Order: sequence, then C-alpha cells, then structure tokens
Amino acid sequence: MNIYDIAKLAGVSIATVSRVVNGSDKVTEKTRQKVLSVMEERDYTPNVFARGLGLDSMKTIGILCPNIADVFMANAISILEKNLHQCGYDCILGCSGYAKEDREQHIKLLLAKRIDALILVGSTYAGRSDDREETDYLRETAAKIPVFMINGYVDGDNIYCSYCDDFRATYEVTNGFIREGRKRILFLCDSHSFSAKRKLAGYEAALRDAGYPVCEELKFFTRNDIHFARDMLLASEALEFDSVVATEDGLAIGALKYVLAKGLSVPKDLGVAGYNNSQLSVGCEPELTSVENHLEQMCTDTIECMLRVLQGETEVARKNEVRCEVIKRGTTGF
Amino acid sequence: MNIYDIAKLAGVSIATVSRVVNGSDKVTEKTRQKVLSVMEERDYTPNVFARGLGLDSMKTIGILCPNIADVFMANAISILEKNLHQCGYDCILGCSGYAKEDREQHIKLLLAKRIDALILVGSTYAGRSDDREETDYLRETAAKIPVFMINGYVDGDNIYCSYCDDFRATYEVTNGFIREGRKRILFLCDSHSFSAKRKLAGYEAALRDAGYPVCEELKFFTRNDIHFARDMLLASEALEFDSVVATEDGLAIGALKYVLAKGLSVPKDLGVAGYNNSQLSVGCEPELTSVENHLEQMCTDTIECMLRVLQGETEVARKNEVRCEVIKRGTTGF
DNA sequence: GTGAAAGCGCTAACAA
DNA sequence: TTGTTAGCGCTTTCAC
Repeated sequence: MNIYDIAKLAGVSIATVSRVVNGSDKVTEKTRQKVLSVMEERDYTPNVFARGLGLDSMKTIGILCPNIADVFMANAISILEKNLHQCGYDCILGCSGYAKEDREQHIKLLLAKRIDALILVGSTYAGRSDDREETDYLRETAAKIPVFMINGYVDGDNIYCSYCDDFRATYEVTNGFIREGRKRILFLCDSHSFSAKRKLAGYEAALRDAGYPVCEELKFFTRNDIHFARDMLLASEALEFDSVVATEDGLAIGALKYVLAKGLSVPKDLGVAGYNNSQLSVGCEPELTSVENHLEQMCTDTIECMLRVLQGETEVARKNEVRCEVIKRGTTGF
Repeated sequence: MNIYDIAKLAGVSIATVSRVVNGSDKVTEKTRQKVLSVMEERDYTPNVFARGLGLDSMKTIGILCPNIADVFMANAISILEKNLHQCGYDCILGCSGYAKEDREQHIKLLLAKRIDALILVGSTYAGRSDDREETDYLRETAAKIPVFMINGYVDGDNIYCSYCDDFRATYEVTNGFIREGRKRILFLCDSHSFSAKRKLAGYEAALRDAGYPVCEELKFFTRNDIHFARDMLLASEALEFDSVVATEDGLAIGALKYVLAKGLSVPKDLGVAGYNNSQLSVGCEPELTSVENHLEQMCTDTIECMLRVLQGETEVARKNEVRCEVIKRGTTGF
C-alpha cells in the first residue's frame, strides 16, 4: 500500500493524498474525508524512508549516554523519552561507555542516521574543563546538528547545556558539616568529569570560607561500587575523617558499610551525605542525606530548548543552570 | 556529498561506487582503492534514507519497555544495546508505560519507523496467561516483523521468548523458609504480570509440597516503593507472618523497614528474600538474600536468536528458559 | 568488471 | 482546490 494505491482508490492524485497526510488546509473537506476513509480502510502508513529522503529528517533524536544501567542516566532517559514521544519524536539510544574513541564513534554512527538533534546525558562528554581540545569533537558535531547536553557544559555554537548547581550543593553539605563542628571532612568521589570538578570546587570553597585547610589526602577517589568503596576506605587505615561528602549515593552507602565494619555510629562518629537522592538513599538505615539535583527539570528544560531550536528560533539561551536541593535525612546532624 | 559526486570524482559510475560501499567483489582492486580514497577524502557517508527506501530496512531494532527508570529494565536495555551495536544495529527506544492502549500505540509507531525487529522487555507485554486475546496485538505485530520477548512468554508464529525460571526461584526460597521452620510465609508482590504469576505459582507449589495451607491473606499486593510497602505492612495489624518472599528488591527492603519500625530482628523474627539481586540488595543491613535471574544471559540469548531469525534461518527455537539462582545473604537463615 | 537506467515512495514547486 | 512532475540518493537489473 503506497501513496499511489491510495490516490487511485480515492480517485485523486498523489499530491492530494500527500496533502491530507500532512494536514494541509488546501483540501476540500469532502476530498479529505474520502482520502482519509480509504487510508483507514487500507491501514495505510506513509513510508518514512521516502519521506525522510525528501525532507532529510525522520523526526528522530539521538540520545547518547555512557551507561544506561546507571540509575541517574536511566532516569534522565526515561524523562527525555516521555517528552520526546509526546512531541512526536522518536529516539535512537546509544550507550557509548566512557572511552573517548567509543564516544566519538557512537556519535559518528548517530550522525550517519541523520538524527535531527543529539542529546548527551552525563558530564563525561564535557571533558576536563582545562583542555578545550578534548571537546572539539562536539563543536564539529554541532556544526551539523544542534547538540544538547544534560549535566555538563561545553562552550560552542549550536551547543545547549543544562546542568545543576553542583558547586552550591557540595558547598552547602560541606558547610553543614563544618557548622556541626566536624574537622576532617572527606570528599568521596568516583570521577574527574565536569560535574565532579564542580562538586570538588564547592567542597573546597566551603573549607576555605571557614578557614579550614584543603587537604589532598581528604580527596578520596574510588569506584562507585558499595563494597569496593567500603574496602578502599577500610584499607586506608591511616586516614582520619569524621564526615563524608560523597558524589554518588553508592559511594555514601559504601561509607555507611565502612562505619558498620569499624563498629562506629552514624551520624555521631561519622556524618555522611550522598548525591542524586536515589532509591539507595532510602534503602539504608539510617537513611541517607542526599542531594536532589532536579534532573527532571534539567530534562524538560532541555526538550523545551530543543523544540525551539529545531523550529528555527534564534536567540535561545545556551546555558541553563538548575538549583540543587539538599534532602536531609538521618546520616547527618544538620 | 552524494554518490554522484563521489562517482564523478573517482571517474566511475554510481553503480561502481555503490558496489564498493556494499563490499561487492565484482570490482577491480584498483578501482576499489580509487573510490575508497575519494570517499575517505570527502568524508562521504551514504544517505540512510535513500538506502532504506531501496532496501526497506535501516538496520534498526525497536526496543520497548514499560519504564526504563526501573533498574531491571535499564540493565536489560544496557546489555541489548551493547550487543546490537556490536552487530551494526541501532536501537529505537520506547517507554510505553503499563497501559494497554499506550503499549499498542507505541508499537504502532515503531512499526511505522520500519524497524527490522521488535524487542519487548518485561512481562507486562505478555498479558495474563488466562486471556489469550490480550496478546493478539503481538501476534498481529509478529505478522509483520519478528518479535522478541525478554522475561515473558507469548505463543505465536514469529514470536521468540526468553525468560527465567521464576517458578523454581520462588519455590526454592519458599522452601528455604519452610526448612527453617517458618510457618507464616508472606508473598509480597507488586504486579499480576506473566512473571508475577509464575513467582506466585512457585510459592504456592512449595507450600503445597510441604503440606502447608495456601492462605489468601498471605498474598500481599502493593506498590514497589520502599516506604509505601512498609506503611502498607504496618497498616495491616492483624496480619501475622514470620517470613517474606518478595518479588522485587524494593519490596523486600520495605519489609526490612517494617521490621525496624516494629523493633523486630532479621532474620530471627522475620526472614526476608528479595528478587533481582539489584544494588539495593547490598545497600541495606543485613544484606538481602535475593534471586539473580541472569538477565544478561536472557539478553544475549535473545540477540543471538534475533540475528539468526533476521538472517532468514528457519527452525529457530521460540522458547528459551534461563535458570535462576538464589543469592544467600544475611536476611535469611538458610 | 563497469555503466545506464529504472525504480523505491514521498514532498513541493509549478501549472491549471 | 487539484494535478503533473521533477527531484531526493541509493540499489539493482540488464547490457556491454
């Protein structure tokens, strides 16, 4: 069943069928009804390839993330997909991992599929802020289609970014510990991404503002795996700390497990704060103080921004910062 | 840059370029090299729409799940995407929710995109086994493209299913509790899907085989939300039970929270077992005995099966059952 | 081994 | 308001 068949059956030309399909108003109500009924009867669906060939678009958005098994990214993609679907877009999903060459190869393939726009989830794609060359590939991509970034920032034409105020969040948490009288605040982290950098900066700023020293040994990098993080902490016998600012809930839970192994008590002996306000943060006991980064907001803002860009609107803001919120639960005294 | 430009620059016809692109062996090594070098130089990428139009395929697989924010599904899709990508397929992702009309609408849209095959993740799509009509939409879909199901079973031509032995898993867990001497075993569940049905059946079979009664009040249905489940249990004051067979880790954690609120002890006063062996199961304390359903196996089996079907192989098995495994941790005595 | 040309199904500019 | 027709960029058959 193609447009010719429908045209013949309805006794009109293919142009008229095309007009009906595309909702043109230059068709009499009568012919429109005739065509619609034939289409209905024959269960006709326009061929997207042919249409794509003419319009050079299939109303498809590419979404790339390093790892969709990560709760944070799965949540983001869930929200993105819902919004895109509502606007009549489909999404092609890619999980690129964290290696540079894999990321670029994935983007290349997505471009080959002629997606209308690319959404990148996670700050891995933003590279390290001190090396602009690292993000050249994004500017090259943005020369072809608009690029949107969730939870990261890259400067460039046609690149639009939404991120949360990580700096402020860790600043607040660290400051909370300081006001409680904690002296040795551990920064527990699993990455060196754009986002991780900002979290670290917030932590350091809070220390400085309180006149505390910034100790290198209190910046602890490990893997986001509960048992692994616990074991790493246990292995660092010389390290002393009375509170933990974690950049992932999983890391914070690792710290709770550490407390348990050491026979300490939370939050008395050790204050712990996580990040992302995930299900993990309410699964433990006491429940975890965590940072809600309002991911949903970032995602809906991004889609809104994307729609405007795709409609050819100019003057769309390239930066959008969303405010974080510290959700206080039992693992901190503040 | 299209095939005509490349042909002109290489001094050959478009047919030859096409042959080179598609790896035909009917091209002299010399001309092949010439064409390749021009393609390389101009960074030529064939237009997928035009190609799709001719071949009626874009090497794209549709993946549908009810909710990708669910850890189980996110894991499945992570594995599927990785495997598909390796085989040169892209995937279009849809999150349909649990409502019948939304599911069917999503499938319709995926079909309109001319996907090569459809993969359904989660047993929601399998309907209730006692009502064959509920799955008619899948058989209709399968008349057009092959359909693959992860963690569910539907009978029909061109429908291929992979699922785990849920029956055996809950049978084993329930039996474990029975051998420990537990008398009132609660079945804690959040769904009536294909998979939930099988889990329930395993639970009941274990009870029967031990000569226990199957009590309706011990089948407890609630939402998969930690606090909600806890509160529902707390609200059921008259209900007595000494162990919990949960069909989701979140539900089991809800039971642990219930224990805490009641001031009881685990596993002494209450034995608890979860399902899916997710990160949640090691985030709590004591850590949760849980069922590993070998999702990865189901997914890779599915992809392998899919490749064979798409290559036109006949005689591909339509059923594939994967063995579950009970991971024993601190919340059970067995 | 290579080229010419006929589709594939649709959109949109132009005519009527 | 409706129809005719020229692309869109590729694959593939059929000659050479």
